[in-house]
Amino acid sequence: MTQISKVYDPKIVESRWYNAWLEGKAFAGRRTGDKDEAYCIMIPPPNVTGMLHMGHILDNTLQDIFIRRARLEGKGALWYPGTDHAGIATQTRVEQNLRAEGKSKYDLGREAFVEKVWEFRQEKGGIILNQLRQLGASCDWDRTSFTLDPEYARSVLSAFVKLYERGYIYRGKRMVNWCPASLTALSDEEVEVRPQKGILYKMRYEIVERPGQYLEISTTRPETLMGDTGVAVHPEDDRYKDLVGLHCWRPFPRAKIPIIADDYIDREFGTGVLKVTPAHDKADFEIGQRHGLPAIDVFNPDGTLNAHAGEDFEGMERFAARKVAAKKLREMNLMVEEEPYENRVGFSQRANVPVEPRLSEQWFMRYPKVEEAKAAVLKGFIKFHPKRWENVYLHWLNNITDWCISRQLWWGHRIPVWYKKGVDRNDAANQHVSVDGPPDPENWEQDEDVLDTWASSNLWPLANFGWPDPDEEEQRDLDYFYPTRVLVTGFDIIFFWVARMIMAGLEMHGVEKKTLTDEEIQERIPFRNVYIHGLIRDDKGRKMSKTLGNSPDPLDLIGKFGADGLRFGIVNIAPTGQDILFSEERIEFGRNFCNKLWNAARFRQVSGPLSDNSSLEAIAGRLEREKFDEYDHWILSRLVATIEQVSTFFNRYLIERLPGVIHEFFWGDFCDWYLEISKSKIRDEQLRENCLALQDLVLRQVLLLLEPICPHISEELWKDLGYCSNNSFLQDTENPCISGQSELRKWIEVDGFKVDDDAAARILDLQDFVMKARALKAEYGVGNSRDATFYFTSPGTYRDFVVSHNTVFKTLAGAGKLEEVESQPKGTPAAVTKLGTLYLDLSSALDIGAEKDRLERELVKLEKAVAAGESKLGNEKFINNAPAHIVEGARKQLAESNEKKEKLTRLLAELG
RNA sequence: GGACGGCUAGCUCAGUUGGUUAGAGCGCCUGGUUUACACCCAGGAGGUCGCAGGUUCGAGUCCUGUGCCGUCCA
Repeated sequence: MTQISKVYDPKIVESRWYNAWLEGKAFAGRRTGDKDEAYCIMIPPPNVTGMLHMGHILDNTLQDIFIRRARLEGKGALWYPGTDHAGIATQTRVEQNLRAEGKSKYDLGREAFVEKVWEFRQEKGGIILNQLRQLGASCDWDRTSFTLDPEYARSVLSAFVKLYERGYIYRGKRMVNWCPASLTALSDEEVEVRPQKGILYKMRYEIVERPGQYLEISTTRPETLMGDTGVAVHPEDDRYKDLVGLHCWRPFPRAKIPIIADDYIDREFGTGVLKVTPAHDKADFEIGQRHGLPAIDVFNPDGTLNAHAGEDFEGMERFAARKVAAKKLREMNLMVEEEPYENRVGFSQRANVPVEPRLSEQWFMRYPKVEEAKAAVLKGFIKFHPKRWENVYLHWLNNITDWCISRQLWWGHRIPVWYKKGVDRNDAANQHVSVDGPPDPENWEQDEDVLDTWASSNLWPLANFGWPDPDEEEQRDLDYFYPTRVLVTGFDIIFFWVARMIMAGLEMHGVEKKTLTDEEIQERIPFRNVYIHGLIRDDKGRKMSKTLGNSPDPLDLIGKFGADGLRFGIVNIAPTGQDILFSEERIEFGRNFCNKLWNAARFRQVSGPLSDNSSLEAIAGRLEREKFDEYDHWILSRLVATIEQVSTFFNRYLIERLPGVIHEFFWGDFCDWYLEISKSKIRDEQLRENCLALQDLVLRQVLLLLEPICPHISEELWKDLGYCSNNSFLQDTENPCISGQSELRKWIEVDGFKVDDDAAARILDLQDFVMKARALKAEYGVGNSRDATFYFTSPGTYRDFVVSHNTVFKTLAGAGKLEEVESQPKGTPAAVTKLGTLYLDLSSALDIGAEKDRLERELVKLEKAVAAGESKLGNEKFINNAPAHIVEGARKQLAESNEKKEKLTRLLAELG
């Protein structure tokens, strides 16, 4: 066995074990047992050319915890990795690179450009997956998938064709969100509405039929007035009733436009008159449709104005045009008022520019199986953790509108629709829709657009298992692993991805059906649980961003704290509630814990030679149960309770609670108390072996509980402390005994032996006794002495207990002597405890004033407790209504407090 | 405007079906090269649980109202 070093150095340990796991195929997905044992997680595929950020760290640490725990439990575990082609993001980056060379994608042409993106992907792609390896992610890398892999792409196109044939996909000219920077349509979900400071302009249009009379109109967007084809008022607005049916003059380009009445108009807003620009506003478009107004598009795709806007504006950028339009109105004396105004403007999430509502020809999808998707959650077939996110999901489903799925990009899945050359594309008779294209391609041209990336990633759980044409092996995987067990992701993509995946699964998995039974829903859903975690922000609650520079490089953090330290730390600060405030200091918790674990193992190593640790049976066989004392019972009782808690937290998806509960037991109970006590036991021939066997048992179980969170250090110590047999990995342990406390009890509680769970109460008394002694020492400046002399009086029932724990007391309190006395020795400060009164021997004289102060402070606390107890017990209703054990507890508490109070009072009296 | 979440120690958060004197980590103060660990040990200070009512023998916990902060949706 190797000598364990003084400070844990994760660097060597982590890379060594990760490579060993890869070599040993430890992460290979496995089908074991029946379908109930299947535990599959599909990774939310990161952008293929993305870099690891803190969000990935959290998301993937959580997945790794789930999957490693599943392996320990012997489940058929598979964590399926892969990446997403990320249409806009990737294309934009390649275009930027080209621009740096003074070129555009049009210079290259479509084919060469796509080639270029593939090159970029070859070069940058997969970096993020390598970074995940440094985190310790136990994905089955041999299966790594990419949404543009040929097989995956076929799945995507097949889904399109099926949905088209089933009538869910159609082509139409509609208002869409247009991104003038990326030059593509976006879905509603990709638009982020932000408050924006602007100006509310009040301008006036002259009424054609009544020269000299004007209609005042409010607008925030004068640059679109060239596209106005009407002016609308509310039909019941008395101010304007008589004008409906007349016309007014659009100032430039000068034209007569009708004044119409429409219910949509908000009479309270501005002047109650709306300029109607059907080509540039969703609501205006609908009004235009109702009243037969033409739509004049005055913008170019890139957000500059076109010829329809008139010579003065042609080629001008939209926000410059706004200023010029306003200026023109002023010059024409048509501007009435300009006031600051905050309105809400849609921004393109990706390109960070305001989107332009724009009329264009696009492909849309009516969502399939919406009712079933709701039912899947309402009936509990899919559970969100925490549950409250179900509201967000259901609310979105209750309000969905059709999805614009075409994107004017070149990087992605090209829409599998061909149009007969030279004829009307919109006539379905001239369209060919198939995965492989028409048999006579020379007569057809393929649709230029590609699909929204989410329209391909929504098939992730199906396509990765070869849907719709799985080979034999894929079919077995599909049958076994689908539906997957849990999806781990952030709340920000509940509708982008989670909801769409559910609907895709319901529609696509299995034969075509109009409606589904509950049984069918349960078979078709892509996952059974959705674990939602928060977003990582900086310590001030700001979003992490490159521009703010508040986003640490995860690899630096791994270097600083170790992958295990980072994992333990980040999970610990990730409340399932909302956002996570990140700071490096909070990760130190994890690093420190790993170091503590390391040193506890080191202590075990120097305490005595390792005996047979190779199996649970061997360790249990080494226990000398007849020698068990309070601490042995207590630490085992605490151990099984901790196992139970960990198990409960896993079952309830409360992952963030795991580090805390393991920390509390391991550091607070085992290291601070049990190991300290061991220091006296291991010097005793009679007690050493049993004590070491218990240490071995506890360490073994702690490593098993911890492994999902901190796999590397666990594996290292597993080996160093001799728990592994036949060179197997920790994950392959027989009898891990982690699923609940009863499992482990079976090994300990043999031949009539029982762990005494009541020992805990006695240990708490003893701990209080020790801590009072330490406090006395600290108070009197001898806190660091290891051989202080204490006296005690304990006339009651606890006397023998104290006497029998003399050695332990000395070890824990740092005392050389603990002697029983009849009464308080002169000049000794005292502390009252349940077990008895302690006196600290001071060779010098006692500072009476200080001692009085201290005792009085203590007395005040006790008086409060006594008063509370008395009033409670004096209340007849309490006695009658409260459960017996509560009343009994209160009685005991009061008696104890009274006794201590009396003793303190006496001590104070003696001080004079 | 609608929905959800939060408000507990200086900071970040726990706090089970209401039940004994409200906890942890970090930070702060005091003292420590105690043969596992200074990434450590011991001790200490620090809280009218956002506010106001109510239910109850008993409320951080349940109910009603309300304030502030945040997020999503319109």
